[in-house]
Amino acid sequence: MANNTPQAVRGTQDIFGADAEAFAFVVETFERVRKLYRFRRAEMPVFEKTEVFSRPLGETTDVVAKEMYSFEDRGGESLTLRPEFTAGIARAFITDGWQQHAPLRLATHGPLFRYERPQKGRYRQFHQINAEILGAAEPQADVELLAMADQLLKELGIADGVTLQLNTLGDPESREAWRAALVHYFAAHKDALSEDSQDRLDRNPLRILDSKDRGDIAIVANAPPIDDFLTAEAREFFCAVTSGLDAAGVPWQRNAQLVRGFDYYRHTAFEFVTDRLGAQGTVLGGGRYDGLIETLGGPHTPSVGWAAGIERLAMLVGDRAEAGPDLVIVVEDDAAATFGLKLMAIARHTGHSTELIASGSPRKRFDKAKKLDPRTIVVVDCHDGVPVPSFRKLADESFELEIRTLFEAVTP
RNA sequence: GCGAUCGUAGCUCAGUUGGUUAGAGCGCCGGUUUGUGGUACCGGAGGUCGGGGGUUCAAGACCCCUCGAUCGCCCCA
Repeated sequence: MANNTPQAVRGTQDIFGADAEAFAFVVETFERVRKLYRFRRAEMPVFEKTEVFSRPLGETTDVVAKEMYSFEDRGGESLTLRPEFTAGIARAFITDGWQQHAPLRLATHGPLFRYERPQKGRYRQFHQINAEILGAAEPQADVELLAMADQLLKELGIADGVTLQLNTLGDPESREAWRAALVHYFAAHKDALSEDSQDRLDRNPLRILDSKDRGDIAIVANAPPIDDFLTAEAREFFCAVTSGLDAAGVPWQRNAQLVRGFDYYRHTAFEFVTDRLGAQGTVLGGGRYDGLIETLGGPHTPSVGWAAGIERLAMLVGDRAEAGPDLVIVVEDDAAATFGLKLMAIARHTGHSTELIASGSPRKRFDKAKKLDPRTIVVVDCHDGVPVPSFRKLADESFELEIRTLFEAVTP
């Protein structure tokens, strides 16, 4: 192996073959389903001014300090490779005057970048599909968005073993009261908490709720639930979401421990979770982010969205074989090579995927053709110096006949 | 940032308690057989054993460092 070849950057992937087919299947299915739900397609920049991502998060968080791919351009401006879609879309909503389209349903997909240690289903350049409804305060928006996610997973054939976990974080008033009660409760049990969770108590107390530490889990079980702190409006909103899901036939499971780390999240939070992907069990996640667009200097714009990692979905989808060609043309005599090319051009122009085999040992060309698993094979040989096509009987006789008819009029 | 496991041919892997010129299967290339065919056989190309240093008469194997991969922790917008 050449030892002076540059290596691929850590956490990047070269996706090929069956993996690439599974990836494409996920994207194609998403594109089909989003049209059913009337989501409009958007193409967004891969990088933005750093502020677009850092401002909603708060400047000091780990996420901003350590997890973003930020760099200065030649003008000295700090730019960042997008670590998520939502912030860029929110920026565009403001700067491009998309208020006029509200409520706006948007779908997009593409690469995202986070500076993290790679592990199963986690990469530094990874890919997501993404759906948002901007400027919609009604719980019906949450329901539709979730229904779309549910249908997507079904059409991908991976809904089995995946459950929708649902929670509410309430409105800001509910959320603050709950947060205060949690801090109070965890502070009283501080000595029993794991070291990590003692840290979280200062930094991000809600995160103690999804600690993986056994001791923490026991303490969390008795923590005050959000339900005790919901305002009447917040309770009503959540009820509307759950009854809407029931009406739409979307099964869900309450997970009162499910939280979001950032303050702009309100009301609905959800994750579709599987037990088949090790530590990275979330297959699709999202929530309502009524506060986000304001933090970027826009008008109050209640919105809700989700994103899903294409790699993780592709892993669940499993290997997908690349389809064989319609036709393989085998040139057994090199003198017939040009005629083979002519036939191939005609076949392709009439919409048949076609490969030509005209190199290597002539004896082994037919075997190569068989291995491609085509619908039919045409062998081109020379009789008295004249190229002659002959047709090989495979299972698909009607298709063979179609090709035979197509080639009959062709002369060398 | 931390931890565990692992790096031998294009791919999947063998390689005994350290012991001559490092192996297999698949794939690739060529030949023989078959001759309406996916078979079988023969041959060939391809490896400074991830890299560097050390121990030893002798290292793919043992020790240290380093790079990379995988899985997990932290984090998760």
